[in-house]
Amino acid sequence: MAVKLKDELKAAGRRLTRPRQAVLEVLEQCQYPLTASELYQQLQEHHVSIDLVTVYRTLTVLKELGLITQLELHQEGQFRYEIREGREHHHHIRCQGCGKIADLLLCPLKKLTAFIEKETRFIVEHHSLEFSGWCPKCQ
Amino acid sequence: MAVKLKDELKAAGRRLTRPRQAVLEVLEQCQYPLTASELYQQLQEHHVSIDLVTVYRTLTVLKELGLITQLELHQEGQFRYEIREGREHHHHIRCQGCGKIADLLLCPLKKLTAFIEKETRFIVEHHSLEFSGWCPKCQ
DNA sequence: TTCTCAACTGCAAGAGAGTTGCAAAAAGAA
DNA sequence: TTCTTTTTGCAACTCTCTTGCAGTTGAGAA
Repeated sequence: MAVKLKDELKAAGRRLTRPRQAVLEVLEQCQYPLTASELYQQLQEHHVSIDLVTVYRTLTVLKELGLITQLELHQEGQFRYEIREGREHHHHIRCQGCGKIADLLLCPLKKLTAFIEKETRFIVEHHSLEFSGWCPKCQ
Repeated sequence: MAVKLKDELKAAGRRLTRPRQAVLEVLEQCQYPLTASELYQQLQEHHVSIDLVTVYRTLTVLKELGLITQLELHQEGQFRYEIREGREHHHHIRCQGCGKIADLLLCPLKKLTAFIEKETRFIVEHHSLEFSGWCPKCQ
């Protein structure tokens, strides 16, 4: 991934830096999408000293390069980020008790998107589909 | 609606006040979900003087009473509110150009919810499904 | 109608997520 | 190593939403 990161950055006239590598590494190793401040905490735990502002700016860059995806879970009121590499388009479910987030490796919206485009005459570019409820432990 | 509002408030040990009526009236007349500050602006345009803090508190109360629904549109980063009375469960599409929001009077998720519950062993309580794209004028 | 008191409101201040400006630091090409 | 340009850290700021508190008001009781 580090090589890919360097190439993508170079192609966009940008530089490979320690913060950018570190942010991408944390996201690569994490099994669920992180908020900016969770990411910042994890970096501190790994003794990587990066300002929170730099985390935000780095996330913006990685998003622009298409290496990560920005998403919002149901009623959380903040953004989360996850790595894109090697992952199919998918959705999430979040536990209202413990906050656990699980992937849903499905998307039933292809046909629906075509239908919506026909009905509304919008051109659909994105959709977000997130579930919330109670995980087995919190039920 | 005013009668219903009064009854609901009374049942919850709360009072019918001018701000609560005014907020509900604006939401009733609006064809799309409003943010707190849009609501505040519309109230000012109608020469109803209510503090923004009161708007937020009123929205919380109306939500608790089940008279309005709180929702988040794709990547907007703030909440919107819409009246619930007489409206089926539905979703939205928002134009990335002009911000226009249209209702989608459909929900394809009943079967999917059952499937997700079986697969993940979560109990699903809510879902959010929002689309964004380009409306006919902005294409 | 007036009284009474808990519920409500407005103001000021604060919390949390995310952004911007700027000077200092560092990447990387020459 | 030097030089130019990008990037970073710090401070300060914006925006959405919340909290504390003193003064106001709705509505049941007298």
